[in-house]
Amino acid sequence: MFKSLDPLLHSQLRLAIISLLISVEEADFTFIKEKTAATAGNLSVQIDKLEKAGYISVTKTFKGKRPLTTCKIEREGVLAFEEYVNHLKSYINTEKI
Amino acid sequence: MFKSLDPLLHSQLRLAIISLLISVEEADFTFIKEKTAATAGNLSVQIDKLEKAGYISVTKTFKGKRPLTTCKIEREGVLAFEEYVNHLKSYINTEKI
DNA sequence: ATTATTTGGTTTATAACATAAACTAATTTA
DNA sequence: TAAATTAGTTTATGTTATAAACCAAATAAT
Repeated sequence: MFKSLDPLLHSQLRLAIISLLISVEEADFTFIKEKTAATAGNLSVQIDKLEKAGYISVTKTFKGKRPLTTCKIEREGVLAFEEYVNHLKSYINTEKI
Repeated sequence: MFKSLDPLLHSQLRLAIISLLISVEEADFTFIKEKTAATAGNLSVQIDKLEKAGYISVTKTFKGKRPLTTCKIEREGVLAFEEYVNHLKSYINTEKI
């Protein structure tokens, strides 16, 4: 009847991060922070969780002399997102969305 | 960019309850418990929250000699659900759902 | 030059949440 | 009459989301 929703994606901020990364394929910390309007602390924590789950990959480099954290969605993340959206349909009358 | 998701509805069980009540208009505790596969304790707590928010109304009567808890969606609940689904679109490519 | 301030984050603390476990009370069945 | 079932509620616990506090380096202001 109601399909289970991946708790890792069923979070406003993490869903926003994944949604963003699916459309841009690569984004840095500041960009994601602006687009999601999240606080840095919250964003840092949620990026960590998505990385540990293998949904995204994170690379830390430098832009000039400042640190630069870049995120990229991984295949596992895309699949999880697709499944999440699919399971969501069991809660929502498809005609309504 | 990303619209906020009503935290009261952004919960797997509460979303399932509302989704169910929208389709049936009235349902008793046991029916909801079966359809959502929730534990009685969890269901009791979440029904309380939805009631306190005015999203549903709850009436307690008796079926024969056994207690009967009946839930019904309220206009506020329908509106909140509709907004939730609408806001969800900002996270999800509409073509995908 | 040295004192703010900003940038780009991480770590830690806290309050809210979801959930399960334990419990209550009455009823029905063995 | 003892055990099990029904129909829930209350309480306890672990998780989560989030904000607050913090850190280090760079840049701007005085």
